[in-house]
Amino acid sequence: MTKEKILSAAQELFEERGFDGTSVRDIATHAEVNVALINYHFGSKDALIATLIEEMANTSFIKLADINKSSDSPLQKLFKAIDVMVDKIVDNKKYYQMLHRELSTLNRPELKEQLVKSMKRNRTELKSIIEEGQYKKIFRTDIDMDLTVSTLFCLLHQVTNKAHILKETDTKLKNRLRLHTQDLMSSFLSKK
Amino acid sequence: MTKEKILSAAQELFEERGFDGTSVRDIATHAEVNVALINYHFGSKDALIATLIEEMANTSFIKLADINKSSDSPLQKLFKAIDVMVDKIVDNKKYYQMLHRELSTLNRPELKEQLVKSMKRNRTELKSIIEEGQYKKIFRTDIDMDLTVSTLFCLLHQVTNKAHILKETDTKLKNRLRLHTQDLMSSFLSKK
Amino acid sequence: MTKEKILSAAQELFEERGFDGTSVRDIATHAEVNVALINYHFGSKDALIATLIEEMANTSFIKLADINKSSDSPLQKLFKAIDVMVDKIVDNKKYYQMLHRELSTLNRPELKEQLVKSMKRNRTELKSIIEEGQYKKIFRTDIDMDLTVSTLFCLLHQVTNKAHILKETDTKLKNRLRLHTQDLMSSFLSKK
Amino acid sequence: MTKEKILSAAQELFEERGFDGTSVRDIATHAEVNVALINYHFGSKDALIATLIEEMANTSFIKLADINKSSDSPLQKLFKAIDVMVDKIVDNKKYYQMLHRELSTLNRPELKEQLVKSMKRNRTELKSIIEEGQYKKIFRTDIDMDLTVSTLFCLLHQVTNKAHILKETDTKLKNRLRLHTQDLMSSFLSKK
DNA sequence: AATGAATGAGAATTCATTCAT
DNA sequence: AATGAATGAATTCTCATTCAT
Repeated sequence: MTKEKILSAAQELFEERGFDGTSVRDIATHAEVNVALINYHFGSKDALIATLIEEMANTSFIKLADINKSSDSPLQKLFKAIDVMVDKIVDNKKYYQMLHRELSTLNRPELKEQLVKSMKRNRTELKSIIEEGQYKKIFRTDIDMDLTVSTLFCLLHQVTNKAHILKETDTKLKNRLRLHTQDLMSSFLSKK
Repeated sequence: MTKEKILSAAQELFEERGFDGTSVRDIATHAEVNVALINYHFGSKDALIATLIEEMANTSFIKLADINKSSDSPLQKLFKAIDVMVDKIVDNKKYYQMLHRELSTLNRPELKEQLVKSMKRNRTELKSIIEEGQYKKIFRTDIDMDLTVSTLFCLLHQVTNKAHILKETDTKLKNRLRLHTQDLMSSFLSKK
Repeated sequence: MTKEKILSAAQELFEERGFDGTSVRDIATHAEVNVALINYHFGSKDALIATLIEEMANTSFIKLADINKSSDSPLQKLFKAIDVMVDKIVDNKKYYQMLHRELSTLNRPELKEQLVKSMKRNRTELKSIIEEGQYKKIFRTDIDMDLTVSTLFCLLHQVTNKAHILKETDTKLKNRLRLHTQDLMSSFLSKK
Repeated sequence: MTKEKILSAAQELFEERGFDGTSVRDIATHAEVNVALINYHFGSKDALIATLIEEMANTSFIKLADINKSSDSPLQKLFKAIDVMVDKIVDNKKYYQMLHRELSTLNRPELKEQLVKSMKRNRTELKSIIEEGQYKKIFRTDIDMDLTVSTLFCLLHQVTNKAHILKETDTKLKNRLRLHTQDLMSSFLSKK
């Protein structure tokens, strides 16, 4: 109960002000809880952050593996993957925003590893979808695979940083993002 | 003399540890200068940062206006713009990395404005290149202009964050990035 | 049952880290017991310490009264007293070490009183042995009685602090200490 | 100036309450100085303690080497050494008291080393005086050298712990201690 | 222009203790 | 008898800034 109160207060503040910008005192005040309780429950600020990341990673994890296993065509798979990712990212805008903020920070390297690892799985899935398309002669093979995958991700994640884009409703935003991304990727990958 | 020593020490440390991760004392020590001098010369830490950003923005400013004025075809202009941007960004990796790090930070909002404003000019130039292509019936018109321009920028800037990519030599990196970006943009914008 | 578990855990830790160096939590963890139980059973940390001291004082109490009552010569009594004290002290090295550590500490004055009182009895016994020797014209009378008794005690207690001495086996240690002390005291007290 | 104020306030409090019993705040208050200044000047509480110990060790260091080099007889040397030590210890009662207190503490092991090392030199000097006496057939050789030297030291240092003894005037105390110690040692070491 | 000293606010953490159950 | 949660005071230390010279 209290742990959850602390966690949600922490999340809110972290999203708003970042890890370093949020003091344990702030969290305690926000959660209407004694400062010492945070260390009692989580051991340290860093441990609290780790717990939070862990928990959020679980609830907002993007499942691309299932899509990859289906019998759809590579392009269909690619589109579905984009669908799923757009949904997740827009629905958890603030989380992803925070995630990026902290990734670009130089502090807490062990946390970064944790995050990078969880993102690597999705890179692998996407790569294998594209490779399947290349193998089936549907997609071009003369591309820079690494940059292509990166492009897709940074394309989707860009929304978390653009203030003006974020003002739209989620539904509109999802639509725009989905259409643009699918359009861009299929234009690029399809053989002419 | 001293101001410059402070500025260059500050830049080095900021690039390495971020604004918040660098204390005024760190800078003073690094510049072999008294702590109080920093506030004496710049007024405050924030003011020092602003000065630094201002200065660096000038040296690493990307000039797209000239390209736009030339008599090249829109596609040629787009390619040249990408050329120029790739060069600038790879040559000033660390600056752009820092810039992104601090942009995603929620602190120092007045600084963000300053940065966003300086980037907006380039957005406008790029947009007008694309619009010229659309007007001349060379580029598709059924695109999401905003997201397209954003895509281009985030695509180029992504290199500043990818550790594995940064290990390559600058020349190779520039080549890969240039080719991929030009390929991607022309595939997307060209009419089929 | 639980009280005993707590007490023995406390003793172990106190001997190892001192009263102030041991937190109630440490004790609880060590005794595999809830933190609150310690205060529940003993009232406070200080009360726990007092209980512990009381208990240990009983088991490691040096009985000199019996020796004094015997019909031995004063020198024999003195030697026997030294025998007994050496045994007790070496057998309870850690306790006496702790005792000294805490005696030299300025905290917990009421505890000090308790300790000093329990040691005073032995001082009195020893003093009366020496006085008997003086009365019987066996021991010198031109001595500083107070310092003499103190010397004897600090001499015996010194072993608890000397790391290099403590490395020997208890049997050897006892022998050395006994011989040296008896030699020293008889040299000093005997008339020439 | 301020550094000295801090140091003397620290010394006073440390002597009174021990290292752990004295907080940086206490020192600051006592020295009528800002808390941060202590860390500014000394880096940390531990560093302050080290500085203090260093400084006091220098001013209250007992010089036995000179005595040893003189042409006096071993017994004269021994007596002079006792003279010097009694003076130093009684004049710096509180310092030596603190020193012992902290030595018996288990904390700050690196500090203990520093202290033990500085005391070892005196042990060596004393030992060599006694050995000279043995070599010149003046002193007994059938003694436990280690315990003998220890005895001498603990004998002198005992005054720092005995409350009732400490109430006398320094002059009287010195006299008693000197006489007793010289008497005891010469009784013990002299051949019969 | 430059310095060393000083400031006060705020950081995370630890502690003995108490509360409600 | 026993527990886990909660408390509030205290701990050391770091920070950007300012003062007097």
